[in-house]
Amino acid sequence: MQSGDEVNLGLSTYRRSVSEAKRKAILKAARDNFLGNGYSRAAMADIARDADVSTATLYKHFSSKESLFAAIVETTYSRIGVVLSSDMDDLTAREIFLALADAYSTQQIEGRINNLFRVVIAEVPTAPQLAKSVYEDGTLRSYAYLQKVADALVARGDFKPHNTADGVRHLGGMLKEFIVWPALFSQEFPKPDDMKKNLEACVDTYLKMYGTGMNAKRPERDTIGN
Amino acid sequence: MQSGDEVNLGLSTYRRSVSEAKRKAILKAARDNFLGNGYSRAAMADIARDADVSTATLYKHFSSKESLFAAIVETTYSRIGVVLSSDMDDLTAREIFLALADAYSTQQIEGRINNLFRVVIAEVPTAPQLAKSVYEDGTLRSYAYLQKVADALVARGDFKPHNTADGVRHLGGMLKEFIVWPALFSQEFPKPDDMKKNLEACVDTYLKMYGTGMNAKRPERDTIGN
Amino acid sequence: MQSGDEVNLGLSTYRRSVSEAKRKAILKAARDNFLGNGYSRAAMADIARDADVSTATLYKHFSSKESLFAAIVETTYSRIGVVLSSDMDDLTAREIFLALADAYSTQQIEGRINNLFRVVIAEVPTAPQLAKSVYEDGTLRSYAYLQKVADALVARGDFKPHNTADGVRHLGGMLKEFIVWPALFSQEFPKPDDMKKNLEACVDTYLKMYGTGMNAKRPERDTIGN
Amino acid sequence: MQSGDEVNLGLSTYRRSVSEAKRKAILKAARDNFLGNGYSRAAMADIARDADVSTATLYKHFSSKESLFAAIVETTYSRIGVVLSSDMDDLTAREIFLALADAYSTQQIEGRINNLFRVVIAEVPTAPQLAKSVYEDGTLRSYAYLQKVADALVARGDFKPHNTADGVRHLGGMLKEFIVWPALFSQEFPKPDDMKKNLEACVDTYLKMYGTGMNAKRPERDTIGN
DNA sequence: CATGAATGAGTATTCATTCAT
DNA sequence: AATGAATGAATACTCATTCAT
Repeated sequence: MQSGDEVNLGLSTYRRSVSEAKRKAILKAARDNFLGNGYSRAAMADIARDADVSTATLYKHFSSKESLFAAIVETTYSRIGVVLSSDMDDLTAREIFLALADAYSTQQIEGRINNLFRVVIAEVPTAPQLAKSVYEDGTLRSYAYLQKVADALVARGDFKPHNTADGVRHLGGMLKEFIVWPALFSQEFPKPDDMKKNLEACVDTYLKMYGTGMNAKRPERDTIGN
Repeated sequence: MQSGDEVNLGLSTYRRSVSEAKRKAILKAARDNFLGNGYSRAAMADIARDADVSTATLYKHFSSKESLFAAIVETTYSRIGVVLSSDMDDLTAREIFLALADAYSTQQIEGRINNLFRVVIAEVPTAPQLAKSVYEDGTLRSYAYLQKVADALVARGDFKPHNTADGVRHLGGMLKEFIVWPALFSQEFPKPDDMKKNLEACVDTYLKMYGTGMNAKRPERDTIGN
Repeated sequence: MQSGDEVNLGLSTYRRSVSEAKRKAILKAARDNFLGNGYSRAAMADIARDADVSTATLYKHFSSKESLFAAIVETTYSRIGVVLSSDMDDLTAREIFLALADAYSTQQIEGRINNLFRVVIAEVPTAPQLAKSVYEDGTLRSYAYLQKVADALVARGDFKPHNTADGVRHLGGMLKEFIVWPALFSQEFPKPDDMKKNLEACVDTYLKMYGTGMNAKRPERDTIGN
Repeated sequence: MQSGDEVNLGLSTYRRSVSEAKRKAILKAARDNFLGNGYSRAAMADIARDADVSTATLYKHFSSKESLFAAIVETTYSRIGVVLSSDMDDLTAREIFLALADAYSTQQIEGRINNLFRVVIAEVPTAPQLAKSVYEDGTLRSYAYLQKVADALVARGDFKPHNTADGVRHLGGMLKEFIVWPALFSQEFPKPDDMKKNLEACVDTYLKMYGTGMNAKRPERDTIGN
């Protein structure tokens, strides 16, 4: 009160940073609880305890359990984006899609997006809008990106002209079969040892369908072809 | 004595039929509640009310919420089996897989298996064994069946020899992309108008990859006739 | 209907005996359940099942759980009476009281009266009248009997004249200390090995107090005295 | 900062005192309910209402009905200890045991230990360990204390040498006969008018048995004065 | 007369959210 | 601004008792 602006500024900055730290702690604790126990069994009191704040503080930051969960989903998705390899000009189509598939599997499994999916799916009856936005911002946006890549490869001559929108969904479906689907039905799903082989098989199927052939696979690996 | 027996028989028959009717009413009400609200939010009292029985009667039939849900899952799955076309000898590979894809989509959407999946997935943290068995009895068994079909088509010459286990998973992944995936993220998912087209595209991709070509797509029925 | 009186008589006799048998089965099952689990946890359905009758039949015989329990208590007490040795003229005072103490301990422990006491005591808040009658018909009547015995022994010269009413309560109190008290606080209380010794000590204390000395203990055992 | 601490200190002190007050109110309400209705019929909701708190608050303080009851038992027993007269050197053996008997009767009746016994006994089938500990910590510990007193009196010459362990159990049995036994069988058992006389009779019987005679009953204080 | 299915009132316990300090 | 104690509504499950057949 009596102190000057600077002090107030410093104080308010300090307060904001403390508040920001608490917010992050809350989000982390909430994420762990939601992804670990599911929405219903994640208790606000537990989240507050894990975040080392009082329940009242928790509610200062997030006005309800639902909004807290929405924030978790949002921050997760903002972190994600569609993961792309930097400059695809130097890469073959196969390399590009293998890189994308690998990044996708890492994100889903190690980034615990599969777990997030599970919780979001579970809450469809109570938070349909949230699920819808996850589907649209997640699945559909990824496909939009993949489609751009496919279009570029068509332009580059690596792919035959085709309905790229459908094509990338086929690829996506095949990948999910190995990356997402089993993970939805089990609490823990570490990346299995044969994941790489399976992803390659998916990508190769995709390339076989739409690739122009010669450079769909790495030239130097020709001997493997057959 | 004899009349007593008859009366008792009549009584016991009557009772059994009443009881059976109530059991069915309970199962229906439970199915609606579970699939509509999810496991946690489905209240036993509501289920009893919807089935027009008391909670005690409900518990006479199913000793716990968990066992009631398990019964729902079981009856759903027992109704399923893997849907197969009766005699595949008269059909082309394309016709066979289109029929299977169509049956699958009907089952998942109209049989509300998609909704069931959602609830089972939601309960993975609390009932991991149930989810595991659904995945194994459902998904994996379906694939085993599909693989047999694919193997038969290889033998028939419609398919090139290939790793049929992987192949059917690719097909399954693509189909789920259109049939299951969007349904998991929304409460209601009626079969969309363009479903047929999408399923055809999936099957054609599959055939393009593994089919022998000439009769994979537009076969002359006569030539196949064993 | 058409049959003669004799047949009806036979039938009705038959029915009555069947009914009586069921009644006994119910009482036995009820006794086991009540003494084993306590009043609250003894379920009417379980009792019916154990007695091999329907719940409706159970209620035909006993209109409520409470009245069933009262019947248990009543039949138990009617069976009991105060157990006395046949002709006490040939016995010393010590022998008489040792016999009574022994019969009492057998009755309480093997006749499961201790368990019955526990349940009756537990139900004092809900069935105070029952507990009162158990106390009066049980404890007090026993004392009345003991007092008569003591009076006879006073008349016989084995006991000094004294307040026999108080005296027998002292004896009773001491005996309960070993026979009843520990049994109330534990589910199972088999007669311990040193019971006889303890009962003798109680009786001897009693005799020391009121006996005339010479024939209070067996003459031939004099050497033990002191 | 300092003012913050003070405020916090004040706040936490305030909270602790409020919480402590509620805890006491809960314990009192619980005690009344348990002792009045027995364990099964005492409802947590009623206890909460009587204590003027919500059921949730009740559960914050005591995590289950069982633990609440255990707390009642424990606080009751911690209050008890074995009530001893301060300095027994100035008292005759008779005075000592009369004082102990009187304290015991007051404790059992006015301290409602008799009621507690009833509830504990009722719960033997469901909480055998609790009953066991009550018996051991209560009854047996009391006897251990009494035995020490008796041993001291033997040493002082007021008592003949004897098996003091058995002796005090005889005394205890007689006292319970008048103090505890009738109370177990009735909801309310106020100390009867003739209690003093009865206790004296018990103690006198005990002294007659084990006392050295002359000063057991009517001592000359001077001679005893160590 | 016997049955056993059905009842509904009752109970312990949990949890998102609020409020006095 | 932060606390944590308090709330009250909700929920799975039980059991003495009744009733249609």
